[in-house]
Amino acid sequence: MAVSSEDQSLELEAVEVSQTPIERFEEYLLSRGLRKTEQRRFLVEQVFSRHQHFDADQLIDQLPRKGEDNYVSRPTVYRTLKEFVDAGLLRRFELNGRSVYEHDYGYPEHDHFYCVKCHELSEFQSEALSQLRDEIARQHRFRVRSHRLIIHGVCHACSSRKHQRKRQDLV
Amino acid sequence: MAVSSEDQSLELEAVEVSQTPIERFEEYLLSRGLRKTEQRRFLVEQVFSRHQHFDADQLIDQLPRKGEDNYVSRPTVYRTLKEFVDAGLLRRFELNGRSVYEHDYGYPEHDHFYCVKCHELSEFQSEALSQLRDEIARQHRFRVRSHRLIIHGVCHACSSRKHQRKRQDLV
DNA sequence: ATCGTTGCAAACGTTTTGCATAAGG
DNA sequence: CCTTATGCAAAACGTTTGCAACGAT
Repeated sequence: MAVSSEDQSLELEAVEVSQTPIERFEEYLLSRGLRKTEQRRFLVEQVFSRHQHFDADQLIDQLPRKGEDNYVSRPTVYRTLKEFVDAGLLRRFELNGRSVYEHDYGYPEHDHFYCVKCHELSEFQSEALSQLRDEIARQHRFRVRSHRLIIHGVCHACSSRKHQRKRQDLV
Repeated sequence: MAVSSEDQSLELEAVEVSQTPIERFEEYLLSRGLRKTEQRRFLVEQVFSRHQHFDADQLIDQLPRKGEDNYVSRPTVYRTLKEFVDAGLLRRFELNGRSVYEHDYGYPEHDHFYCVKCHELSEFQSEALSQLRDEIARQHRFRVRSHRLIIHGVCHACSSRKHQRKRQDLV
């Protein structure tokens, strides 16, 4: 099952960054002696053309098909996604047995609601949460690198919708 | 990669429950018109014989092999794990691309540290965290069903160990 | 006798790999 | 020219399914 593709970028403020994702990726390639290829160039561009959560299949669906210009094979997509994560451009997490990616570079720390009705992921930010996490970690002498919090439940849209249907069901 | 099998039960207080997991599972079977089979009986017993996180492979490894008494096939293990989740005995989450299970029934709500060095999962409880979660959800009019928080980083044991090695490396 | 359950084998969906060819530096 | 990157095909991985035989009620 795929996660929703709806754009999520409107709610959160961008973090200040000195480079574009493309520039940062080029620097990463340079620092590792890797090559600037047409496929990598095209994929950064595609991945950062809109801000949304996506999995490998959703990305591939939005790319040119075999035979068309700029075709990138499935293995190369997977290999490149891994590089994006290494380069700090993307962050990966797992949902319903598949890897989901989201923008990391230039994007603030945030967490997610996952609606079990419409399977929509939405984002929220909480400074209090980051502080609490750090405090808990300190108590346990755990050195935090990152965290992943997903709150499962029913989003507002779906709970409204459900109430309507319930009223109708009574007729 | 498998998650660690070290016992995690010592830190958290058990929640009061009126039935054993076995009783609760039998009730679940009855309520759905499902049957009490030898395989199911044996698997509840195995799964609740020690408190730890485990994945399907780790469970299967601790079970009798084909040809031995009480052998349970791999598909049946998977089917039964799903029933345990349905019955509220286990909770499932995903880590490094595989499903990990933990005791749910009679066990308090908690969250996890995941050490990226030793790949050990450890548990912690925070009432403040639950409250904050509920408050955030209320603000977003999101109806919480559950949540999953994993804090990634380096556990105390590993950061001590790492320092030692670093000192030696300087020699 | 009925109908849920099991084990087997095979399929599944996602991701990874080996390898020959292509192409960046 | 050297080495990394790519595409293809196939494998690998964890998990699920169809089905015939089995067994609980």
